[in-house]
Amino acid sequence: MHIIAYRFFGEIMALAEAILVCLTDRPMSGYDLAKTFDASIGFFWRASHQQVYRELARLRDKGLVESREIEQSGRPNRIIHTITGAGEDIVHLWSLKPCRMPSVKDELLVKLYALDNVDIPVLHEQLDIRLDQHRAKLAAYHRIKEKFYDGQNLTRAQKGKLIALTMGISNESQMVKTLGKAITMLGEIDE
Amino acid sequence: MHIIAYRFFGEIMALAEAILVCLTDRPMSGYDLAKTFDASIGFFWRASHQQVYRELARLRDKGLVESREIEQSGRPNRIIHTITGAGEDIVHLWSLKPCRMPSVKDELLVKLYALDNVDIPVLHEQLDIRLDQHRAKLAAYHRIKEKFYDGQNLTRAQKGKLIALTMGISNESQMVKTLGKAITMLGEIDE
DNA sequence: AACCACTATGCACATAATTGCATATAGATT
DNA sequence: AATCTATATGCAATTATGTGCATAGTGGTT
Repeated sequence: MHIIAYRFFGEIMALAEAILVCLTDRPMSGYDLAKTFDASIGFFWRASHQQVYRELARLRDKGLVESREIEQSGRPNRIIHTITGAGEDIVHLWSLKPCRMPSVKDELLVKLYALDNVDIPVLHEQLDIRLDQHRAKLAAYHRIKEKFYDGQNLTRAQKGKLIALTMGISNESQMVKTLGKAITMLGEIDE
Repeated sequence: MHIIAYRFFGEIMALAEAILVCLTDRPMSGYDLAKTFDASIGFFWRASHQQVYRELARLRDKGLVESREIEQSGRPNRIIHTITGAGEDIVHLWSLKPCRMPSVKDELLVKLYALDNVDIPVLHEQLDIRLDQHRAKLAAYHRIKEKFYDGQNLTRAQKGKLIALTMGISNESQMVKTLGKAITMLGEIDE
């Protein structure tokens, strides 16, 4: 274990750790990482491809990843990033740090809160849209669960992802129920 | 109705609207608003007092609120902010705009996702802490519901706040259940 | 007497996130 | 022939958020 004080690298935000975590699985290009953030880990920590590339440059500067270019013809060269020992240490130290409560910012709930100053039929539509989005997410989670985590002999890493996914599924199906209720309550006002 | 194109003010973020929404209820000082963000509307859109003061200055510059100073002795003067007609128009136009999905960023879920690179006993503690936080939130929501929204003759504005609060209660109690399950699942790995 | 919490405002700096743009080619579709 | 999707990288500018600090009096606790 490489003994390096966490503070030497300054406070690192969780996007950095999320990237490092992905790279503990296998070395990846920024493009691969961006796709991972659109799919699996992005369910728990969202990031755009621009953010990923920028953060990779910082991680490289800090020596937490090593990058090497792979020649390609016909398309831009791939740059493969591998986590270093120092990077692994950072992940471990991060795991010991207390977690923050995720910050709540939901315009839809603000609109419900502000019902008297809002166009109700439009809000109704917006609630329907949100309901569809949660249903889509739920379906996506179910597909992934059945495809990757439904077997018997799961590794510890897989079990962790399964727990996170299970929480996601519970929360999304709860949102579907709750939004249904909210739409009903709003309908009763509308009449 | 003051006909003013929304774009004349540029894109306004939802913190601005959340503040304007609060001010449709009654004129308030920055201090009052900051307290409101620590309590009611802050359940759906979090903001620090510094953010509130900064945003109020912007709203004043744009003519969406009017501010007048109230002399006080012994403590700093209060500055009372009142929403203008233009401000009310902005709120209405905002209500017509589609809502974004709230962006997910939860370190705790990332740690579960990264279970293989994480200290499990520590994660266990972190899950327990999170569970307590959600229980506390749930209890606070229940207290507010019983205190303010349990009567029979609710205004439309109150009904909206009740719907939002009901969603908050559902989501928090779901989180409590789900975290309990996650802790159990993690315990089974630990053994 | 010292300390803390509450009232009341806000600046300055640093970090994070969003949006639009920019480049370049392959292969499939219309 | 033109458009669209996918691959693959990233900069620049703006907007948003977070952290630490600063001020200053009142009233209550240790």
